[in-house]
Amino acid sequence: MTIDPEARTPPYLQLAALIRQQIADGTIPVGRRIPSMHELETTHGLARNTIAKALRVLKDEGIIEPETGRGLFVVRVPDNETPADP
Amino acid sequence: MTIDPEARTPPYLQLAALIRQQIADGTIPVGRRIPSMHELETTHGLARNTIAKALRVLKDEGIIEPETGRGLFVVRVPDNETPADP
DNA sequence: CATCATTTGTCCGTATGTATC
DNA sequence: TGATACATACGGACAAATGAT
Repeated sequence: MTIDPEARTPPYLQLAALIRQQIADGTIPVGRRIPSMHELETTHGLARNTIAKALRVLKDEGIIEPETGRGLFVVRVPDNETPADP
Repeated sequence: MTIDPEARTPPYLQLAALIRQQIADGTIPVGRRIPSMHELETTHGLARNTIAKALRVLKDEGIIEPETGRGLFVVRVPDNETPADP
């Protein structure tokens, strides 16, 4: 899955959803580190602040926990990974 | 003092006047940092560009000076803090 | 102990697109 | 039409913590 800058949902929310689902389906297990902001920048072609904004969403959801100088770690599996469009 | 979106003077000028006076009355002394744009955003409920516009005014007046990656610093006390509506 | 690379977080400045008055 | 404001995004730079050397 890739980020589409033209989509209605902004890239930072697309990225948040993407990571959220990778955690939900076990691609990134609890306790492990997710890719660094720099890695996310280059692999998705987004600016630093955009990455930070996406991670802020996941952090506010209590899914990831940042540790300065170490990385971002998964602390919980999301409750509703895909709200499913009704 | 708060920003009133309904007032005749636009919010960006209200904010500029507010900060200008805080510097004038010593609330924010010369040499110190003023609240970051992000802080101003959240505390006043204004958008990024509106904050930037207000700070642009103060910068043009030579009251504040930006330092990249660090913040905005007070460099001078305004001459006429309250121009008094005629 | 010092130095450096890595990592997260934050900072300002600016640009684009949209909406309102 | 123009001024204003919002949401989003990008870019370059600074700061502090961490870990390896």
